[in-house]
Amino acid sequence: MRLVIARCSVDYTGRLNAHLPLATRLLVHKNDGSLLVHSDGGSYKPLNWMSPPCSLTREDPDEVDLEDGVIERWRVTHAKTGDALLVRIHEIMHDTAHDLGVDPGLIKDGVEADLQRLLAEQVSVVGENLTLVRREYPTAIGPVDLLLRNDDGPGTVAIEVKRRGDIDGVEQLTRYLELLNRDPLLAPVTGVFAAQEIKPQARVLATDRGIRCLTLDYDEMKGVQSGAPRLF
Amino acid sequence: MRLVIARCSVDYTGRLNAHLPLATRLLVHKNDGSLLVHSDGGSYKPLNWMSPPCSLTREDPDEVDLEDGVIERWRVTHAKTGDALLVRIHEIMHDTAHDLGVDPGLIKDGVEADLQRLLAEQVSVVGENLTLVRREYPTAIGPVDLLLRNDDGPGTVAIEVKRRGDIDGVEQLTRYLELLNRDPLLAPVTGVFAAQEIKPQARVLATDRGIRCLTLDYDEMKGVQSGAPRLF
DNA sequence: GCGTAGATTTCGGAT
DNA sequence: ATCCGAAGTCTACGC
Repeated sequence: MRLVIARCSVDYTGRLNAHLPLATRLLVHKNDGSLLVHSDGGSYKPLNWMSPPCSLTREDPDEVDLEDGVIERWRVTHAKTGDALLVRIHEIMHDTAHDLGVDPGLIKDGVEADLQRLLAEQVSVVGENLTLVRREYPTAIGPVDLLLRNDDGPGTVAIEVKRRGDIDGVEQLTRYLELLNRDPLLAPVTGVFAAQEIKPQARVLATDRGIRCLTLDYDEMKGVQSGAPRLF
Repeated sequence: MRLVIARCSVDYTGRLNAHLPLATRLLVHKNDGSLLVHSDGGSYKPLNWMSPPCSLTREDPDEVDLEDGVIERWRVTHAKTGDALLVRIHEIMHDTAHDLGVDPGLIKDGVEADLQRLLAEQVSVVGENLTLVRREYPTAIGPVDLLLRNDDGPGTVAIEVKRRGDIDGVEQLTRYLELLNRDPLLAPVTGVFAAQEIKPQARVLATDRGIRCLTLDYDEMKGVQSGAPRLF
């Protein structure tokens, strides 16, 4: 990894065109050839960048660049897509290289897959007298997150699990319900939209379509699952 | 901006929990308090991070940490959400600070707004004898990108413009069409799904619903708009 | 390898 | 301030 602090301007041509006027920025040139251009603010997203696989070539400035005070140009190109990033460097304040080695990577807990797993283990959260048929129940238009069977009679419950529930999730569940209700072995199929947080518009649309909304408490569900009841 | 290359482990607690085992990484501490943890690969997204507003506090390691070889801890917290990032530093290979100043920011060209503007100026691309009613035509469920009027008789055309057209865009347009067709002053309203690239599944769904798909060539439309015909 | 769904999405505009 | 949609989204997973 090479770290450069430089006064530079940047031009990107690819899926769109973008330009960064002359300013002092951090250039991170990673081992895989990728380049990040960061300012001293904003969030984790760089101002501009090139994703791997790509390659960086150092160029001499042309006459126009020389008049502008450019001392060096970096051209970073993605061979396949034709995307190109051109960095015109006017001054280098810092330039160091470091060997970082391979990273073991991130371990996550609490994403949608975890919510789905916990809810599958605790179907009583959805309602009484329900039994899990299966997770990721396959249909022609994609898998239904959870399918439950009514113990007391005919009928099935299809659940769409989201971390954040918005209108798209309701649309998705609606498509599943329409399809599943054509199956006489499953019908009548009712829908439950389960999420840690449900947007108002999504709630309105779901209710309008007879879909029940269920807000999930991940920490509580995780506590139950771990076998550590709150009484102790 | 402070740049640190360090052997460290990282734990994040917030919207989810995440852990990074001990390895050598780049730590970027920006002027706004935010912290990025980068490896020497991957893409522009850091392995872990904390977004502003947040603040970094240096802590002394506890006894367990000392046994593990931790020389220093950084705790980065987001006061409002309670998100917290804890970096356990075992060794610092590099540590420099730099004054970058404020960045003038990125100038973009070729995003959805540009497509929409160009199509509004070139409605003949959609079909003959059509006139623009307005861009961002307001409805109760959100604005329709473009609304056109049929010059030869009754009827309206509603257009959804996307850079990349996938199934969500078709759903969105379908909702608009359903609503607009209830208005006797507009009905019958037909739909056009216009995008630089239309995914096969989206095309199938649109066609099934009687929505016409239109692939847009941004460069060509830009050329026409600039008044520089290709003959010269 | 392609395509789709999720993301600690981030970012910008409009209400 | 909040909500909502776009993004050069990136990334993991299923086919």
